[in-house]
Amino acid sequence: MAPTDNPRRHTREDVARTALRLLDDDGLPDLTMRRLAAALDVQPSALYHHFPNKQTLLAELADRIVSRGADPLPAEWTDAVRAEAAALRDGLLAYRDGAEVVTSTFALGLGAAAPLDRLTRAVAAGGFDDETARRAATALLHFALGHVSHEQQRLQYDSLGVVVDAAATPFEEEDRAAAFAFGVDLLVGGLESRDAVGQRPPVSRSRT
Amino acid sequence: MAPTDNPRRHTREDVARTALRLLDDDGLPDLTMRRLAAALDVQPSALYHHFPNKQTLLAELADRIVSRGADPLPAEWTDAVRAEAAALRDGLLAYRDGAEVVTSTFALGLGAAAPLDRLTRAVAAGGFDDETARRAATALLHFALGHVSHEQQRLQYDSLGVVVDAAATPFEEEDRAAAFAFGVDLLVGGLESRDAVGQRPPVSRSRT
DNA sequence: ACCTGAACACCGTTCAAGT
DNA sequence: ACCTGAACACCGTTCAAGT
Repeated sequence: MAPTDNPRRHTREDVARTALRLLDDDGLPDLTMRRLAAALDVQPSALYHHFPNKQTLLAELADRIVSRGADPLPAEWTDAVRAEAAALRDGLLAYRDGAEVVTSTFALGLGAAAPLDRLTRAVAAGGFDDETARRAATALLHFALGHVSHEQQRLQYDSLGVVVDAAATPFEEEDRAAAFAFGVDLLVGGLESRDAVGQRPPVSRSRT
Repeated sequence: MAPTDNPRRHTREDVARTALRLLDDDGLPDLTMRRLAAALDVQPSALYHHFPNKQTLLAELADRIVSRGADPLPAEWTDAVRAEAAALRDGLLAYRDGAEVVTSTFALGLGAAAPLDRLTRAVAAGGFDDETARRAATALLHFALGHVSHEQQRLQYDSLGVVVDAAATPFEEEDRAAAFAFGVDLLVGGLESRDAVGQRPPVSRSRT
């Protein structure tokens, strides 16, 4: 009979948590406002008391999906970038259709702000100017979202038994992880050679 | 009174062409089977005589969107890769929500096969083995799809007057093109340094 | 503050039947 | 071969009203 025991009357947190569970169990196409309401034992219109619309709900899910960065962060900046990229991939893969959820809210400045910040910091530790670091981080983020979206779509088709032109892409987790790492290595390698070509890394430590 | 003059009775080609026009005029969310049918002055069910479902129709659109490669193709392989990447971006940008349409069918092995082939050939001309060329091309494709998806989503939000956390991304075409080229340059640079580290380019000319 | 009940304006897809 | 007409099983969102 504690006040928290009340079975009806949900909070925004409940709604987000249940939505995340539904997403992971059934996938994004089946995450409808009506099904979510049913899972909470509530009328669909009740959801609009917690979120103004579905897009805002998805943005909240995106924030949660990418909330975790690399920990611990390697000392060497190239390893740090690789670790942040891998952590981003892990986060996206941790929920079904995670990459698509994040992509769908990325352009609003929501959802992907946290990983963009982390990647930018990791690159900046290599001594690049802010502009270069931000652009490289954006490239890494675009690659990661493109790659994992592809992975998850493929996983979905495979699970549905849809016949796919299999020659194009690897299907074992090991191969997929290697293909992802290959792309990240190219981007990091490009940064390193850029460094070698022109830029002299200043010791960037201007903040507390 | 020529036989081609018949105003009803459509062909698969008509349907695809009208769908592409609707896509470009109104965007992917408004490209519904019912609106497409109305644009063709036909019942929705008539569309299923030409395409088994909406997904197959979108795959056909994706193929058309990315059908054009770079022409002429520069002699130097790094320039060829950059040209193919830029041509891919141009193709995706040529239709509203083009990147999303291509992404949505990519995992089926449809839609993105042509640009993947072209990018693979351009990279292979640098003397890399087939596996490396295919992986690099895949990374370029993932980056391009991620980047242009982001661009087009942002364009859509801007046109709808949605307030966006603007600090994150550039909004002028010049800046967007430069950000895209920066990412491509990183990937190409990574390939070049990889070449320098280990690989000796064999003259690959084993086919007619 | 949180929810119900009812409605509005839509979707993709199927299927028997027509020509 | 190509299409109609009608239906099925859904969507997101709004809004007056209840507690």
